[in-house]
Amino acid sequence: MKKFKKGEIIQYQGDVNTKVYYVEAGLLRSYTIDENGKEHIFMFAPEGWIVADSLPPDSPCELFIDALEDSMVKVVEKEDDTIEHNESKLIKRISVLQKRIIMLLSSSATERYEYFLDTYPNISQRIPQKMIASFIGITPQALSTLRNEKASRN
Amino acid sequence: MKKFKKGEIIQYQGDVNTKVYYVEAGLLRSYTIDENGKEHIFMFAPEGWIVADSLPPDSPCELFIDALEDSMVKVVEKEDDTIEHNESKLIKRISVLQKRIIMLLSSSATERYEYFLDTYPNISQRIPQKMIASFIGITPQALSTLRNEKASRN
DNA sequence: TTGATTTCTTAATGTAGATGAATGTGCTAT
DNA sequence: ATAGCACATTCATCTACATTAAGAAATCAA
Repeated sequence: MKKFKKGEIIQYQGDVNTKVYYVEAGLLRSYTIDENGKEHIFMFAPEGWIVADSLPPDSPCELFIDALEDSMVKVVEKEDDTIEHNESKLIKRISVLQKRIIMLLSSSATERYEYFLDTYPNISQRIPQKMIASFIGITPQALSTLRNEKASRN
Repeated sequence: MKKFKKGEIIQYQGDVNTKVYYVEAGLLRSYTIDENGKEHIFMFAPEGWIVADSLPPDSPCELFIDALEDSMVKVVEKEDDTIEHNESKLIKRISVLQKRIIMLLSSSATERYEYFLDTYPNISQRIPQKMIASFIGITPQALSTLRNEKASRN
């Protein structure tokens, strides 16, 4: 069990032999940085979630992982990991990714925002909005106006 | 081993107890249809590829699967399947999906088109362009103009 | 072959969301 | 307290891509 301070980077893009991270308390996220320096958040991992860069062994990883809050994390070597490398877990993970791809292909920013709220019901208060924007693939400004419209529809 | 005629639908959205399909010859695809009746292609599966709607058992599936060419397919029950449900295969699949999500979040239509050509090097001649457009998440018209620009840059 | 469908292209117009800049609102740290 | 900084909001402008429409080309069916 390891402690990570808010802001600490746990894994860098390009690292090899990456681990599997079980979040016991706190909040992690995984993300990439594109050639323009822009961050794109791949997933959030609050308490009870698992993060890992799922990759064939020995390939350099694509994702950064950092702590958005002070966190308690169980760090497990992929080979030693019996849970993550468990078929039904992996299949569930695939089905989540499948759903996200279909969202990105077919849904508007507003729908993707709703989808975010569904997927992570209680973390929208814990992270800056710009990160929500990054997760759903729009700018913070666009998210801001979108939320206004949503609020004024009531 | 089963034969499917071009155009034949192999699996419907909402089906349960879906199978794993090993494509020996021909070409399959998986896709959804959204509430506006628009198709969104999730993946193509030429010879040597595998298609399946990866889902927790007993949940209704999200994807249609059909044959884009006359095809020879090995159809395997998920429980009986030792290859698809093999960790390293599943992890490789996850890494492909991960890459696709990052593409969709961060790349322009042109870049996504290049990515399609990379991922499926030899099938762009075998399918209508509107399907490529659907895979990369743009309209056929946009793809048409994008290809013009690309061609005239040489 | 021929017509009928489907697909592709081109062009005009519309729009969601990006970009950039200005302003406001916290925090955090001295 | 106040300076500094990250974050949020608003607004004006811009742009990538959607939409609509209409004609050309390719494919299919009889």
